[in-house]
Amino acid sequence: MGNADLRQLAVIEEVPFDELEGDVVAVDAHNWLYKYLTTTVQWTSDDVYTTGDGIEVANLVGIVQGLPKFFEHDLTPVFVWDGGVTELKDDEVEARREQRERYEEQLEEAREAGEAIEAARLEARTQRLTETIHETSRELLNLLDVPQVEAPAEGEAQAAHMARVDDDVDYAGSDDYDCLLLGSPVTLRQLTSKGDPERMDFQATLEKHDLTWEQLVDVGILCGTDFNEGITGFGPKTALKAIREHGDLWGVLDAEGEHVEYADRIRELFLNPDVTDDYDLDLDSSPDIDAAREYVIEEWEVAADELERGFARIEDSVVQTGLDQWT
DNA sequence: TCCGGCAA
DNA sequence: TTGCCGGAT
Repeated sequence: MGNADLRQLAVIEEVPFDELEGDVVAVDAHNWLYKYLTTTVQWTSDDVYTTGDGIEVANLVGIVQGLPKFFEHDLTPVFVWDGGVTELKDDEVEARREQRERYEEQLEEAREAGEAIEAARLEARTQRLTETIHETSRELLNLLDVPQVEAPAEGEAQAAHMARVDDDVDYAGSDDYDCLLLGSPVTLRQLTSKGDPERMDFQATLEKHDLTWEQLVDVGILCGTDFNEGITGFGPKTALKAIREHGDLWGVLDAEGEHVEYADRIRELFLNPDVTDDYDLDLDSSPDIDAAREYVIEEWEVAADELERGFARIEDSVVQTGLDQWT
């Protein structure tokens, strides 16, 4: 049952970080942050990132430790946030309440429309990324002058869209194989791990298996996606063969006497997701590192020693790229 | 979440 | 080839 089945079909190769110099990647913020959240929580004592009020801001530690990787390789990140999560307004409480109500309405609407799958997924994502985490992350990224985009729905879909149509954006950044189904021309994976990233190539994948985008999505649905279980007995090989033979998902389902709940809706989630072109990117970054330090350490009482290395790396890389312009 | 081993 | 389980992370 799974998304990882796509890995066996996808054209993926390791790419040295150096080759990404000067490029721009639209990062699925939730996917990226979650990796750092789990490692921070796992390896760091919780008093480091918990304020006197008991608010946990491990995300700030994660960001400070994760961002240098981008800066050091002159790879510009654009953080793309999931929609359905609140923005900090003047009256915080009021804004939160309104947002929650709007979100409840969305859930209700989604359910009424028989789109329980989509609702469930938004719900799962929103639960993990709390409002505090979202707000404080945005603020810290603002201080560090990292461009950010608010997706109308899923950050992943928005990132893939930007990689597809925005000339300034070269890649989507996410570990999720869904990016392939979303048509991201090139997806960078493993931006959070030690070694070099992987690049996943959409066109090359289609050509390798002689598939259209729609057919690739259908193969994915047969194997199973985040929105459906997949058909028993169908892995990547069998699904590929079946789609070739019958042309599309409906052909296969008819031939097998199988049914996928909301199949047409799931297809649309990949082929025509809810995304926007209404955003501005200022890619000339001039981070205010002192302000960022102050924000994290003083405002959120995060222990300084845990962060100093990260800030130092950011500082060094900013100086470095500054010098590069003269060489 | 990812990977290897293993049964069917 | 698929699906499941255990172990490492």
